[in-house]
Amino acid sequence: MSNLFENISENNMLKLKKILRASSQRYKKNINVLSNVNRDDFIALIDYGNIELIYTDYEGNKTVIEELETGEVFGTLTSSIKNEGITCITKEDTQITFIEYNQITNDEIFKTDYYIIFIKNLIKVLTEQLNTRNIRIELLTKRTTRDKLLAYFKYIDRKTGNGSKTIRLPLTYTELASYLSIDRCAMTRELKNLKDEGFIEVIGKRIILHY
Amino acid sequence: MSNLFENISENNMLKLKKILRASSQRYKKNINVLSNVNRDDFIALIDYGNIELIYTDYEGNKTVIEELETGEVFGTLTSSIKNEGITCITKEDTQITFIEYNQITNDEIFKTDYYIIFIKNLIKVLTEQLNTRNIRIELLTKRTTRDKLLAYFKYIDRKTGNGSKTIRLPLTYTELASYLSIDRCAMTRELKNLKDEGFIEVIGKRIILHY
DNA sequence: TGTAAAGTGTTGCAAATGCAACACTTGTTT
DNA sequence: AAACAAGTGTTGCATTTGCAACACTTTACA
Repeated sequence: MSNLFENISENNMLKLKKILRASSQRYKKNINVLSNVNRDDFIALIDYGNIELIYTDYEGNKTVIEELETGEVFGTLTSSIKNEGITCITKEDTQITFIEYNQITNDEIFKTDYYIIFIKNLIKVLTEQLNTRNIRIELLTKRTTRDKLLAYFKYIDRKTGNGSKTIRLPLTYTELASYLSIDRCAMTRELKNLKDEGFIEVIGKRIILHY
Repeated sequence: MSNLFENISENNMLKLKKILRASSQRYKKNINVLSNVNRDDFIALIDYGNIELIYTDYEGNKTVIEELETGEVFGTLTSSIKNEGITCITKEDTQITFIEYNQITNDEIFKTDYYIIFIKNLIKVLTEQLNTRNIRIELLTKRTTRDKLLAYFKYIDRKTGNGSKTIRLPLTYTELASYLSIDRCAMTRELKNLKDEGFIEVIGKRIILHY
């Protein structure tokens, strides 16, 4: 995943943050990050740490929309954060830099020579976010639990791309079930079927693909 | 939906297209637009007409990923067009302007005074695309056909926002089933249940919401 | 205008899935 | 180290859902 300040020197980054009126905040674990953030359009960059975007529906059911790590970006541009029911919880001690969206095209910024790089980075970040969404949609539109799992494993294999046909799950099984929007128990059952039928081998979070 | 050239005069738009080396193509109905397009990163703007992005899996099942109309944008930045199995079919006579992604930050462009507007438009287009994806994900993660339908209707009501509680479906029922990734027959059945239980009234593509 | 294609409504049936309840393991916190 | 929280594996059962097959209506088009 690319970084909003990729290819910009530490020094220029600091200047840029100043021009953008960026503000950094530190949070302890399990804090609702957005509780006291104003809801104008903003971009938030995770300096270090780890957060979860969670959707809670009117019945109290929770769905993990996204998990984000150091260097990743979220905000009103990339998530439906403005919607009711969306909360953003730190999973460990985390520092986040907030940038107001309006500032991205403020006058002063066009005078800097690293602005072009910044804009390119921003576009890249946005398009990467789009890709992650497209992939999830492709998975969610699969008709069966089996197809979702097989397609997900293939996707992880492609992404890590060592061609070894052995993947390591980046999520817990509970999180995976949530990501694919299936019942965890039904998922475990189907994983067992896939094992029994020889499609996969499972060793903890390592999975060997035979298809 | 916003336009890539919003707030840019006709005249400046033509100049900009030249700088961006944009090329426009016309297509008859039912043409595979991407069959002879090179697959470098590009942005495609629908000048007029109507297209469908369709995913065909290895078993031949087709899913409509997206339907796009005049003024809307697609491309390698916003869709997984590079993936195998993605085709892009015109649904009527359509004209599309292609812009190579590399050109978006070419040197000449920064000298123009409408560049800032263009970049802002581009970012806006990308974030709008992100929102449509987020919404679809929110719908697809609903557990039941009923929840998907109710949430979808509510979303359409919010979007058209006349507060009248009467919506008009922008899709055929067949397309809606595909969009929500549910069996069309099962959907019809559930719609009937919703009618019988008084949640909705259905008159063709008009639906009155009672919830 | 007539014919084909696409969209719609219905239903029985089999299969997949969610739910609930439980035991057990692993990780975290004090 | 004890206590608690979170993650995992399993199973029976009721329900939902997809599938298949069909008739009928609407739309597209040659």
